[in-house]
Order: sequence, then structure tokens, then C-alpha cells
Amino acid sequence: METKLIQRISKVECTGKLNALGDALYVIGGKWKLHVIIALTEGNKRFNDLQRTITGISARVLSNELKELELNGFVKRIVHTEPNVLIEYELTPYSDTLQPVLNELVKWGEMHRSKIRSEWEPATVLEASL
Amino acid sequence: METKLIQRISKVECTGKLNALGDALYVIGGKWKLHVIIALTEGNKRFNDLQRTITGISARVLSNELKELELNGFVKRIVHTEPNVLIEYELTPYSDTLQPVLNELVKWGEMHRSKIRSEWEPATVLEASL
DNA sequence: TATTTGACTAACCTTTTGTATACTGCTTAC
DNA sequence: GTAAGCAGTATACAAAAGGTTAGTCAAATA
Repeated sequence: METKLIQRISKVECTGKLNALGDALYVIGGKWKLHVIIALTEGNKRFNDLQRTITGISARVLSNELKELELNGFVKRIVHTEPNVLIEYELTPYSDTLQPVLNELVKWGEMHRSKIRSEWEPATVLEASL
Repeated sequence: METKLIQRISKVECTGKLNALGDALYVIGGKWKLHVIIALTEGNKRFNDLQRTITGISARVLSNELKELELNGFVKRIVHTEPNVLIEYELTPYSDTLQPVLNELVKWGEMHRSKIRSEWEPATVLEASL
């Protein structure tokens, strides 16, 4: 039995799936969520590190994103007090569960991008390659 | 060789993937895109049909969504003149390419939903089930 | 002939999202 | 002791997305 979203299913089932879809799009949506996640894959970072790594993000937005990412279990905020006070953010193992979703999205996005590009101005592309 | 997005890759590669991701999220993002697509899986529909099916969408937004979906190749606008003028919207075969993406998103969304729910107020859930 | 339906568009308003700039309180470096 | 770094918060503003109401023009219906 293969699962197809786009097919005849009951209305309840369908709205359930739509909600799940909405949730998923919500937690990874927005302009910066994925940038933050990806920045943290290089290793734990502190607030100002993150802001420097992610060029263009403001402190306010970064702060909000980190809070939401924490709520959703992707990111952990670690407070060290040992030599001196210091706060780190790290990705949780849970964030790995996004892997298949992100891969599909990237795969489709790349395909779509090249499709759209090949439809528009294919002549120009040929000329440019001369 | 398995493809992992979250791993050590070059900066160029990474921004390429991020762009693709952005594209993908853009074309299926927004409040109504998927509603429209799903409404059309039941069969071709006319403008006012769609507006009735998708409760809550306004004519303005529906019109915009249809235009974007057309631009992205998901939807075709068919103008009949035969018995009388009549306009239909139909899903293209290209829209099927979204299938794997949507499935992953739904799968993850459902998983995440139940995870979040089980973290919050598990006591209440128990009480409620008595 | 008057009303309804279809397929929209236009003008305007509200909400959400993101940006810019400044500021805080604390600690460390020069 | 002044400056700079850390980890943010506060305030104000701009842009984008979405909602509301009304209106168009043509054809079909009552």
C-alpha cells in the first residue's frame, strides 16, 4: 500500500494531513530558521557568533528564532558557569529527524529551478554557452 | 554515497542547497497554495467552485494563488468557448512531482505533532482518558 | 426586465514578518 | 577608567501577506 497525499481520501484524513503539512512548513519556514540550523551544524555557537555567521540577521530576529527552535526541540541553550558565564547553542539529535524532509525539498527545489530556467530564455542560454 | 544536507560541505554547495530549499518552500508556502492544489485533485474546477470548496479564501487571494501556481507549472487555465465561454483550472502532471516532498512533510509533521503533544501535559491526557 | 452567476479586478485596511537603531547590565581587556 | 565584547531587550518603522468590500462586464435565468 503506497501512501499518496494527492488521491481520494476522506475529508477528515485530508484535513489531518493538511494540518501536519502546515506544522511542518511552519517550523522550518520563515526567512532564517534553516540558516540558524545550518550555522549550528558547524558546531556549537554563542549568540554573537551566530549573528556574525548568519550575515544579515538582526539580534531581535535571531533571538526569536532561537526561542522557537528551542521550543520545537531542535536547539538546546546551554548555560556554562564554570570558568565564567557563557551561553552556547547546540543542535539536538532531534534536529536530525528533519534530514529526509530537507533532502526531498532540496532535491525538488534543484529540479524545479533548472526546469524553470530551461523554460525561460533557452536561446540566451545557448548564446551564452558559445 | 548518501546525501546529507547537514554535514561538512563547501560554502558554495551549501548556499546552492539553501537556495533550492528556499525555492521549494516558496512555491508551496503561504497560507493557501496547498489547499488549492488539493482542491484540484478532486477534479477540474472553475473559479467560483474553488472559492466555495476552499472555505475562507477570498477572490483576490485565490486569483493570485492560481496565477502563481500557473507560473510554476502546477496548474493549467483552460478556456472553453464551445457551448459557451467557461474557464477551468486543472492540475498538470508536473504537480505530481511534489508527491515525495509532500509525503515527507506530512510524515514529519505528524511525527512532530505527536511528539510535541506527548511532551506537554501528559498528565492531562491521562486524566482525560479516565 | 430584474436578478443571479461567473470570473475576476481595484481600493483600502489589518496582521504578520522582518529591519534598524539604540540601549541595558555585566565582564574582561587595554 | 575607558573601551569593547557578551547576551540579549525595547522601540520604532517598513514591507509583505492576507482580508474586506465593492464593483466590473458579459451571459444565463426567473
